[in-house]
Amino acid sequence: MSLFLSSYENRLDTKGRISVPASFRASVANERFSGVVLYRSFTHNCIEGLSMSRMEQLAAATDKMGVFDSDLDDLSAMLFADARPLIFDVTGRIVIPDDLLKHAGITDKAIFVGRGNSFQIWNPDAFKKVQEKSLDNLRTVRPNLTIL
Amino acid sequence: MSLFLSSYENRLDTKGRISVPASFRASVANERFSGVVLYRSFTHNCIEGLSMSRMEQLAAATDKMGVFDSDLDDLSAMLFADARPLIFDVTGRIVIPDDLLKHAGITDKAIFVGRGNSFQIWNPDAFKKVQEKSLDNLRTVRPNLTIL
DNA sequence: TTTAAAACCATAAAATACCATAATTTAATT
DNA sequence: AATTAAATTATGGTATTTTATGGTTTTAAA
Repeated sequence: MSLFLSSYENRLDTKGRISVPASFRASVANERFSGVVLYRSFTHNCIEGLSMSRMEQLAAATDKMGVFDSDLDDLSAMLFADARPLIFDVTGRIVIPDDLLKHAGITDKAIFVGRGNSFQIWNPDAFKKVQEKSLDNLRTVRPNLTIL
Repeated sequence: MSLFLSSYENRLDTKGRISVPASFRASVANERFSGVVLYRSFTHNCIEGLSMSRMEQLAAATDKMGVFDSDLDDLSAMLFADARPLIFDVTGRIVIPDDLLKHAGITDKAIFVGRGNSFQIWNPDAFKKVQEKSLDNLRTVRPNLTIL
């Protein structure tokens, strides 16, 4: 699976359909499940997205840790209970469930944001705000942080 | 992946296409992804460039750190959200997205500047200025700094 | 039978592939 | 070292494909 990179703003139609960016679709091509898994972010007002293979990877990981870490157990339980598998239609669209849209404050437009091995879906305005904030933080609080 | 070295000034055509210097292309040859990843520099008015393998390396690293370093998390989030994977066409060109060009003040010409494991793309005039400035700085402020 | 969901069809705009040529670099030959 | 030939690289323009998005019809479910 290749990385989810860049950001793409798309429109929801009257039936709640929205195109998953072609580049994100390409990231999960060649996988058994032709679609993505969405769930409500625990920390932000946005939707989290994964490939199914990543979900399975996660299941395997929690399986190992398993009984020893109850917090992790809670987390993964949450995750699996909340997760929505959504298959692409022929043109690459999905219908995002209402409760997810509500959680992210999305109505007519949404921005798909790459996060490497996962992605997020935001209300475009809300995303712009948090993005500016974290850029600010990076520049002022940690001007010398470098990993490149 | 071999190093990005030297500087090359090339021209943009009307559609924003520009040849990636052959030597830079050679640096990422033999990689699965035949292209580069660009993003807006956090600190300068220029475009940063990486190979995809380096990007994947980064994803793996942040994956491990996970929740433990929130600043690093911010940084990688910024990076993945902003990163543009761009595939070479048959003649070795890419189309640099408008917002990147704008950020770097690039219109008709651009200079590719090697930085070892990464590279930068500048407006040629802007680069000349900062280059002179940093040479100046090296001479006066740190006359004895040496790694060679 | 009313509603919701899935499959199907159509199109404008944007992105990408394709073809042709000019310029430059490298190699070969004198 | 100079000259020519060959190969590579950079650049310009056009054609084709992909993508996002809208609408309609069919199927399934409540």
